Order: sequence, then C-alpha cells, then structure tokens
Amino acid sequence: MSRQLQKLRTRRSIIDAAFSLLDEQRSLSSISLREVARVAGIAPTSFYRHFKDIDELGLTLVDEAGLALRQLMRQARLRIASGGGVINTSVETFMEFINDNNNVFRLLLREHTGTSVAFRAAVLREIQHFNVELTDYTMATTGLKSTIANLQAEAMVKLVFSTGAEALDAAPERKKVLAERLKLQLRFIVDGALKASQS
Amino acid sequence: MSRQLQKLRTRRSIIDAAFSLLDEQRSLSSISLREVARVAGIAPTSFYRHFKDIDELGLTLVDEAGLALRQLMRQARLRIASGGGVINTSVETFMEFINDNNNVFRLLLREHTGTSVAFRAAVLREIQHFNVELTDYTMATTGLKSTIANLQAEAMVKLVFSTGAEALDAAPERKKVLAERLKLQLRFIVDGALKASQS
DNA sequence: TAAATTAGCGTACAGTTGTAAGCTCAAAAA
DNA sequence: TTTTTGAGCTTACAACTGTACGCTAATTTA
Repeated sequence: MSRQLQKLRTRRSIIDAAFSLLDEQRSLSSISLREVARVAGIAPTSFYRHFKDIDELGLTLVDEAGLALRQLMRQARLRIASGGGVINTSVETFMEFINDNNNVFRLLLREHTGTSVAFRAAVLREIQHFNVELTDYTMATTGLKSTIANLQAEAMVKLVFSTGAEALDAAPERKKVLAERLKLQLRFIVDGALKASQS
Repeated sequence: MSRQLQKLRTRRSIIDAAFSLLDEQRSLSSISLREVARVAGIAPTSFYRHFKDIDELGLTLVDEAGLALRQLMRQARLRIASGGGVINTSVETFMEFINDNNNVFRLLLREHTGTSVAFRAAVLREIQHFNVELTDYTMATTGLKSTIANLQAEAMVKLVFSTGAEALDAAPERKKVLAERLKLQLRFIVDGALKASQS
C-alpha cells in the first residue's frame, strides 16, 4: 500500500477516534493525546507524525464539524425549494442533523462556550456562515432591509442552536415537542421583524 | 477563634479560590482539587474536610451562581417598577450583572453545555427559574395565555443567555452594540407573540 | 540496486493528579 | 482539669499525562 494513503488512513482513524470519544461526558479539552492514540490503535508518540498538538487535532475536528453544518444548510435549501414551508423544513432538517451527527453537533456546542479561545473563535466563524447565509436568504425572499434581516437571522440562529443543545440528549418525544415549540418561536421572530420593518 | 467560624472561613476560601480559577480558560472539570487547595491556602487533603468531591464543590458553585441570578431578577423587577421600559431595563440590568459577576455567569454558561450531567441539570434548574418567573410576569402584565407566554419567555431567555455568552469577553463598545441589538430582537419576539395571541 | 525518507514503535522521564494513612494540637465537651 | 473531637498537616503511592530520543522496517527516490 502506498505510503501516502496509509498516512491518510491513520490520520482518519485519529480523527474518528477523537469524535468517538466526544460523547456526552467529554470535551476536546478533556480528551488526552494518549487516549486518542489508544483508540486510534497507534502509539502515543506516533500521534505527532500527524498533528503538532492536541489543539491542532481539535481545530481539524471543528473544521469538519463546520463542513457538516454547511452541508446541512445546503440540504435544507434543497428541501425548501421543493416546497413545505421554510421554518418547518428548516427545523425538521436541523433536528435530523442533530440525530445523525450527534457528536459533531455536540462538539460545536461545547466548544462554542468552551475553554479554548481558538476553538471558540473557530466555532463562531462557522456560526457566522449560518448567519450570513440566512440573512441573505431572508433579504432575497422577503425584501427586508439588511439591518433587520440580519437581526432576525441572528436571533433565529441563536434560538435554533439553544434548542438544539436541549434536544441533543432528549428523548424522542421530547425532541418532537422541542421542534414544535421552536417553530412557533421562530414564527414570533419572523412576524416581529416584519412588523418592525413596516413601522 | 471559634472552630465553627474558622471552618466556615476555610470553606469560603475554597469556594472563592474555585471561582477565581474559573476564568476565560478554565471550567469546573478542568480545575483540580490540588489547584483549588493551593489557591485556598490549604493542604490538598484538607479539602476533604469540607467537600466529598470536586463535584460537590462544583454543585455548590452552581448553587451560588443561581443565587446571584435570582438576585439579578429581583433587582430587575425593582428597577422596572420605577419606570423605564421592561426590555430596556432588563437588558441593562443583565449586562451590568455580566460585567460585575463575570466568572459567575461564565460558570453557568460553560456548565450549561458542559461535560457533567449533574452540573448541566443544576444549571438547567436555575434557568428554569428564570423561565417560570418571566412567564408569570408576562401573563400578569399582558394577559397572554400561558402557552404563548411560556413560549415567549423561553425564547427571550435563550436569546438573552446566548447574547450574554457573546458579551462576556467582548470589548465595552461591542457590549453596547450587543445590548442594543438584543433589545430589538426581544421586541421582535414580544410583538410576534402578541400577534400570535390575536389570531 | 543502493540510498534516503519517514510512519510507527518502545523506552524513559518528569510532572501532575486523586486520595489513603496517620499525626498534631487547639477548641469544645465532660 | 481531663478527655474527646476534628481541621489541617505531612508523607506516600499508584495512575496518568505530554513528549524527548532513538530505533526499525518498509516505501520512495536516485
């Protein structure tokens, strides 16, 4: 097997090992290099052949999580285009994402308020993508002026993420309830922003 | 000096030491017993005379933080009663709180999405207080029916906490901007909820 | 084919952690 | 006054951490 390929594979198994460790009870700052290496099936010191630091691995994970988030947006837009109500479709898509990418979303949430300045900044950047895209979308579809569209988008994203945090470890029925409540609350924001733009 | 009093003092110095360690870069799960003991000026093993665990200390801290939060609410209500607009006064009071009790609010934020199930539950309980009080207040002052009042209150609290997280380490000018944006966004929610209650 | 590169390993070390065991000595109780 | 209690201490240990150093062996390059 080619050397390059093998290296990529090991790198992947390190990343996967890290994600698998980020369960309900662990954060990036609480997983150790040795632990990751153990799960990845390599010697602790071999870790350094792939990452300078645990921090460098952490940033890689945040990047991957951000990528997943952007794919989520794309998927939501596709679904919206084929009808079904913007808020409804978005919330449903988001909730599916949380279910399927449990640890990925958890990583973003935790590091968003976490202890590492670099990680926080990295997560914030990903959330900003969300804000910008949603602002643009709102302006394009409703004609709201940019300041109000931006306020609306930001409020919506914050609400969605907050509820996502709550839904993450909730039972299925509870998740349904949360989703329905979220839809109503998003409706509040949309209607309120509309009213503000009219006065 | 009385034995009882001395014990209370040491306990306090342990708690204070812990709070002082919870700066921008540390969370409850990342501070060690030995470190707390060092700052508190006692031997590591003496810690056990006061707390069973680091976790027991953690829960104590969350309790204290919750207490501070409830005092915040009381203060906000007092100020509102003496005029000045509910949203305006509340946001200003909240922002002052974040400034003055930096590490206290940081603790709540971090542990809200943190790695310890017990801590998360404890923080959630404190936030629930907020929700209930705000729901009651909304019902009493606007006559909104409970389901809508509750949705509104929950959305507002989530938005306030999210913005608080952002404001925590922001520069003073940025904090002002965040406060003004938050006020507008809260207005969206209030207006949206009002509209929902009318249809 | 011979030489160079490099992913991964084993060993090693100093630093940190939580906490068990038992001592001291001042305050409280008898 | 004598006895009991208990907050705080010192010492000790096993477990874990990150990472420096140098080796091996297989792939890649010359």
